[in-house]
Amino acid sequence: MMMDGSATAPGGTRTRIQERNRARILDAALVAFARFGYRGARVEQIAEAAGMSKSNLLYYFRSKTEMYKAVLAALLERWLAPLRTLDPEGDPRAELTAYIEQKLRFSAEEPEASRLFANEVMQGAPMIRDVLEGPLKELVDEKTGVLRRWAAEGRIRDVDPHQLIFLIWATTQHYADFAPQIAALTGREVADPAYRAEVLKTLTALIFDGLLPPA
Amino acid sequence: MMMDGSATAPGGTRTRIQERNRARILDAALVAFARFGYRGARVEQIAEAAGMSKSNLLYYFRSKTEMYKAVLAALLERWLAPLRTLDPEGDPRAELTAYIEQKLRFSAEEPEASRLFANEVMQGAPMIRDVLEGPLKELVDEKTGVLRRWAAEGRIRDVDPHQLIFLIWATTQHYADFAPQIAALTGREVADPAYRAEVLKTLTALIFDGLLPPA
DNA sequence: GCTCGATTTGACCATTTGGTCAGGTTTTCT
DNA sequence: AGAAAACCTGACCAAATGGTCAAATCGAGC
Repeated sequence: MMMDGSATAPGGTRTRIQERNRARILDAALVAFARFGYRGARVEQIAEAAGMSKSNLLYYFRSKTEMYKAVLAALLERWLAPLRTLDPEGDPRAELTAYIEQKLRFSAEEPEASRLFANEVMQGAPMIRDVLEGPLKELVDEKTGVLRRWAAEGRIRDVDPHQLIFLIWATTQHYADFAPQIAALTGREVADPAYRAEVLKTLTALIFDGLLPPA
Repeated sequence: MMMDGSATAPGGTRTRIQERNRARILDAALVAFARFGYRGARVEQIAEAAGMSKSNLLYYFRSKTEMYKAVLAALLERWLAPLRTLDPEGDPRAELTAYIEQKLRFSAEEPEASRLFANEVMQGAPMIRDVLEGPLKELVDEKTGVLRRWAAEGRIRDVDPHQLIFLIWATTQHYADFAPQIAALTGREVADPAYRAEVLKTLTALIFDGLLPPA
């Protein structure tokens, strides 16, 4: 099979070996980038974690940057998928609860992905700014529209929909990004499904019913 | 005056020049560490930002690690100071609003400090684990006690106090850590006091009154 | 079992990085 | 003024890092 010298087949075709090794690399790279950031991650270390030599890794990805971009691209879709499922026709409370639950599960099951995303944005989102300003903004604009409609129909209170979304993002992400702090303070782990269920319950209670006692 | 060879006087005494240069270094280091993490930050770059040679910087801080620890130590107190002000005798709504406002202001005025703290915790809090498990835990235990008492007295609903605190931390910190994303999606800046006021209002409305319309 | 491209390796390289050191300059104290 | 200590610099170093390359090895189709 003709290859262009790199393992990134432009034709789209990909060997079984390539499939396997690229996946291994992306997994290892995600962990490393999430932990140390782009600059702090070491190529050799990623190679070792992926079970291959540095040279071989660089056969699959021409450079550290290319690898980083690939990791981010693979991550982005998973990160914003949950928001897509927010159904304008559904019940606000049920829809938002389902959304929060998805985000919480993502934080628990892919904490590295969550952290890497945070890391990238914290650095000014140099690699994904166009995604934030393009596809993400469009999606968010659409969903804030839904929230506004719900408010207009009197089904939820009239709060700034952006901020409601940010609150959900912030809190759910917090359980991935600040896991060590949460563990130190509560002794609980987000990885524990029981804890996650408690969090979901408390979170939805707070968001929907508020903190003040019923009048 | 006797010095021990390093600029870190163990006796505690410190020259005017030392005062000034250490401050410059810590400022520059905070920005660098916040942006690139410990590993990613470059000593030479910090020195340049602080307006001195790398050699001179290393005259004030023996190593990158020592510098990092100093930055963290200076940061920690400011980070958790607001929680101390939560007054058990006060009105829950007023107290929590004041607390949220302080955290929000911190995010806006010292976004680098906020990001560095996030970065450190995301990496497993290798340098400040003892602080999290010691002083921070004690403080949080005390304040969760206050929240529990308020709940017992029927002044607020009975929600897990830890999670209430996490929600406040997460949302307020979000405005510093994810500033680029917020700017991309809303066009607003947390640095803008007007926006901050809006955020505070929406946030407290959500937390206290909830999202559901009054029955 | 041969062939040719895909895969893998190890030696190698230029650059960067954290850190040292000997010596020079400035400040401070008497 | 002058000595001692504080402050600063530039040259230098060893280790680490991202990346290259020629050559060896593997594997699927004939």
